Amino acid sequence: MRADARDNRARILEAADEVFGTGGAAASTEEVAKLAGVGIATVFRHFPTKQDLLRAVLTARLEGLRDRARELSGSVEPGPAFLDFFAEVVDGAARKLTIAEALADMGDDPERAPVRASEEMRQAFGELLDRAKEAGAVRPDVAAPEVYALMVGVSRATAHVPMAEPVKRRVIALALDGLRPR
Amino acid sequence: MRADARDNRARILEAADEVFGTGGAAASTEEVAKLAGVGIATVFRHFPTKQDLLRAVLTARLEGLRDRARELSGSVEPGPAFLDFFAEVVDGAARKLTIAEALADMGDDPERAPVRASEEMRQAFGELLDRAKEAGAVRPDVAAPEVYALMVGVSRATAHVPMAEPVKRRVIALALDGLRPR
DNA sequence: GAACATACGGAGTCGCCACTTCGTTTGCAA
DNA sequence: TTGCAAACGAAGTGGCGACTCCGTATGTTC
Repeated sequence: MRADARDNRARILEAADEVFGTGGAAASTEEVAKLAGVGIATVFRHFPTKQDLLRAVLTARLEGLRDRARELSGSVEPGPAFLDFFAEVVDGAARKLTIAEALADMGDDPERAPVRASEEMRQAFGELLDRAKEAGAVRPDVAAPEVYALMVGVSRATAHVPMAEPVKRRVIALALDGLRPR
Repeated sequence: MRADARDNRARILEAADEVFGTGGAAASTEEVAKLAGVGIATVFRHFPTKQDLLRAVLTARLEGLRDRARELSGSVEPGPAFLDFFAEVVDGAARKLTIAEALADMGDDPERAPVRASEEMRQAFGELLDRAKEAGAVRPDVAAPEVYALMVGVSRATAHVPMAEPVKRRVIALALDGLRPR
């Protein structure tokens, strides 16, 4: 692979993240090309379809989250590690969700598309949760699916509804309160 | 206003709810016309813009929720009334959210569009919450905005992510647990 | 039941956007 | 430095979907 091609590919991915993360499915591929500083044909050469491009962006994001979860899983105390991860996901969710939804809007099963990254991310999340339960920071009778769903839900809520920062923090706190042992 | 015009208007609204609720922003106005059994021009005569149509549908839904909240507020015990409303909103959320998001995708401030209905709905929700707090069913230190956001969040989570019914119920229970007095 | 405004339907129009084509440029290997 | 495959950009192309035009039909009024 030629060096300029690799550079362009990276720049396109970055630009796509920005453009689709902000403008959602509505944004055009041409905008991505312009922001990346390449011709539109170059975008389509690297990602034959708009869907392919969206999938690539989403995959990159999921891999980032997966890595973060693994990192937290290995380093810190289980309780705070889990809570931090939850809060971080919610904080950075707006763009990722916009992209995931754009993908879903195109009739692309959002959980299906970047399968591997999504799977590994959930896996890492599950381990984080298990460790937090063992450490007594989270009640033992909850399972990963519903906790994951709650996290996604809070993410969606804070991402879409314009919301003052303090309110946002209280929503997160409220959700986490339901997870504490009682 | 002629009788057939009024009938058609109602049928169009109904069809639009169905079509947009299922297919999201992607769905075309022509589909709505077909389902309503009218020509496309008729749709545009009643709702000059696709946005107008979406707004009308969303307004109708919000008014329905507002009425339900008021009804519960007057009739049942405060605690169960609040919990029921929360669960009902989450259950019926998929379509409403799809529409609200479609509207947002068009650059239409979703909280701004059907202002009155949205405002009244929040109001009714706030009263429901206050009564539940007074009755001791909900912890007194939470405010309406974050609880509302939490409800929206859980709605979004269960609406978008395909989820088995028991998981869905556990998510709701989990969210409500954070609201109980401790 | 006639007259007319009101409302209707379907065949356009227009613009936008995903994707293609093709002549030109450029990195890289010998 | 030269040759050429690999890559590039800009100007298409095709289709779809929001919205319009206009000739026809129908509810309503007297």
